[in-house]
Amino acid sequence: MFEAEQKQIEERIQAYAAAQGLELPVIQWKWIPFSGDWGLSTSFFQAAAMEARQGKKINVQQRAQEIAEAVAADLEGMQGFERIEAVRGYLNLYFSAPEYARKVVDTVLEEGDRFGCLPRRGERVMVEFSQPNTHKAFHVGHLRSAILGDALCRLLECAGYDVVRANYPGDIGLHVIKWLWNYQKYHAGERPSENITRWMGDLYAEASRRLENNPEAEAEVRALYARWDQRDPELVALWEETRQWSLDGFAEMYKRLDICFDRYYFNSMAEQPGKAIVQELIAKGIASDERPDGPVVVKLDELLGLDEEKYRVLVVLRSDGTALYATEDLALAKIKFEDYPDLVKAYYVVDVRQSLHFTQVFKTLELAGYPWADRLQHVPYELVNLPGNVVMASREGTVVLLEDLIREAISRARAVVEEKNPELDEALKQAVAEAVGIGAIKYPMLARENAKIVTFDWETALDFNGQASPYIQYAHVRANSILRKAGGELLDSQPVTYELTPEEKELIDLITRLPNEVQRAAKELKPLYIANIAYDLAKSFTDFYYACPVLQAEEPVRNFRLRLVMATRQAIKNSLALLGITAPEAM
RNA sequence: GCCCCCGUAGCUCAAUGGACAGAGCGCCUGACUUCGAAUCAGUAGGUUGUGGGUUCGACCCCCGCCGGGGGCGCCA
Repeated sequence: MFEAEQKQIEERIQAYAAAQGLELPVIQWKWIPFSGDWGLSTSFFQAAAMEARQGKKINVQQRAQEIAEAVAADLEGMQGFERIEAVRGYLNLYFSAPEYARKVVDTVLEEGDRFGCLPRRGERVMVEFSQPNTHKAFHVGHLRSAILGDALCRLLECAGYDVVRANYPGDIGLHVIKWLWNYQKYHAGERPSENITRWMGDLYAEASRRLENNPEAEAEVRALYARWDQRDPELVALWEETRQWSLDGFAEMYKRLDICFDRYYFNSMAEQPGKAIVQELIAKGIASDERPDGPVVVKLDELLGLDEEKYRVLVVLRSDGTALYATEDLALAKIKFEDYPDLVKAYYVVDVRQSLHFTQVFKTLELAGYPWADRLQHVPYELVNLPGNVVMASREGTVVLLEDLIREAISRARAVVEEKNPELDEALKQAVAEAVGIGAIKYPMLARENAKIVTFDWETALDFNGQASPYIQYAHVRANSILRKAGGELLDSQPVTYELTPEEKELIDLITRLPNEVQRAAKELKPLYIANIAYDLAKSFTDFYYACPVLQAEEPVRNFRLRLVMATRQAIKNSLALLGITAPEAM
């Protein structure tokens, strides 16, 4: 947020160093720890180490401190800083707080909902996420891709990209055929009740059970698969109708979760184009056709002339000529770039177990000469497991259904609202319960390294205390509450003419960090950074809240604090929005 | 056999190669006539799995080892 100031100081320091015959590396700015004050910091260890490497007999620590002291002396009296010090090799510049504090608050209030975001870059990216299987249950294990992918979309959008949100439902495959078999035979004519997804999932589980108990029924399923391959019109019609039921069920859940998509790619769409690409690969000599004794494979290590196994072998078509996931993924990438030739990146938010698969698919496309192959990127994340490291699997019955979790979270949040704020009107209570319940589900999935396993248990998932979304939302509500009592109108910006408290400085410091965190998080594809700053902002505001009276304060303190509260409310709201969490007005 | 990820307080997790490794939960004690107690204050808790290396400086980078998880020719 202070790039211009930083640059100015950098030039000044470099000019001083040049005059002294000192060689300095690029100056890197950090924040000052422990001080309770607010400013910029850099160190001279690298400069000192460079001298040492050139053969000078010096103690790096001492020399760094010498340089810091000399630079501090040169910078003495610099405009905009109330104090400059050299400590243990570090140069600390403390902002002239009144001046910068006003600037920060003004900037936030001016930028509003866009505060923290960067200008449009004119570059388009696609994020594919949430690939649910139709004709199956949607459980908590499927939630992470949806929540993570959605947060990444929001983050990338804020970082200036045009984002295409793509879903890729698994709408065909053996699981679908099994479902259709069971439906035709035992449930013909039935229609789903209000809990569509649960009903679809139950029928799938039933199909699996029946097939386990009657192995001879497998022949019927195989026959049905053959009819599908022939595109039997009656079967296709049934497939289309039942698939829509699943999609309707998913749409309800996405709506509840406030997750949307611009584009749906279906597994089934990629089946035929995938087979065409395989033909092309065979023609180009990239794929080896081992049929009928084996499948069609791409021997990546061999093609690349590698001695050690790295990419291994990718199977791109079954020996019976039917498509695999890899077949479809080859085609899907091509379709994406036909639809959006200008994509600078196509992200795949898919769990980490498929890392090798994507490495292979992307490498194969590269070998096939597709120029956009290097723009494909897998964004891996770890699974959501149950306690005891139990994987959620529909077949094992070890699942927590998403709709159960959503219902329970909202109903618990609702109970707390009833208790804490009974006078709210009905519609508002429900809105608050949804914001809090959904936030409580999303936050723990985002406030964690993508590469770390999330263990789901009901107690933690529904715990509204501590470092959790409701705490952050509550800070927003209290800020809002002060502003409501003050009348709600935007006060004029005035010079800050009083000594700011440590709590005010800390809060302002955190607000200024948000734009940086957005940039880092977007670059590294880690919403975790936003989850952290959102919590830090809430915590810091709470400290401020208890230490600094606002409404009862005398002018001019009252004016600035009201504007600071307004800026904080905005910063918290924006950081939650990046996570896909709503900041309620009351709760 | 080859490859990837994880290991930090009792538990769940943070921490741009930088100054003193921080939160939450749980335990105990205290605070509502207060801008809202979904809150706050206080106490306790660490050889960052382990052995080396690189660096002025390592939880972070490199190598080995231990422990846990995952992936590796016709599942998705």
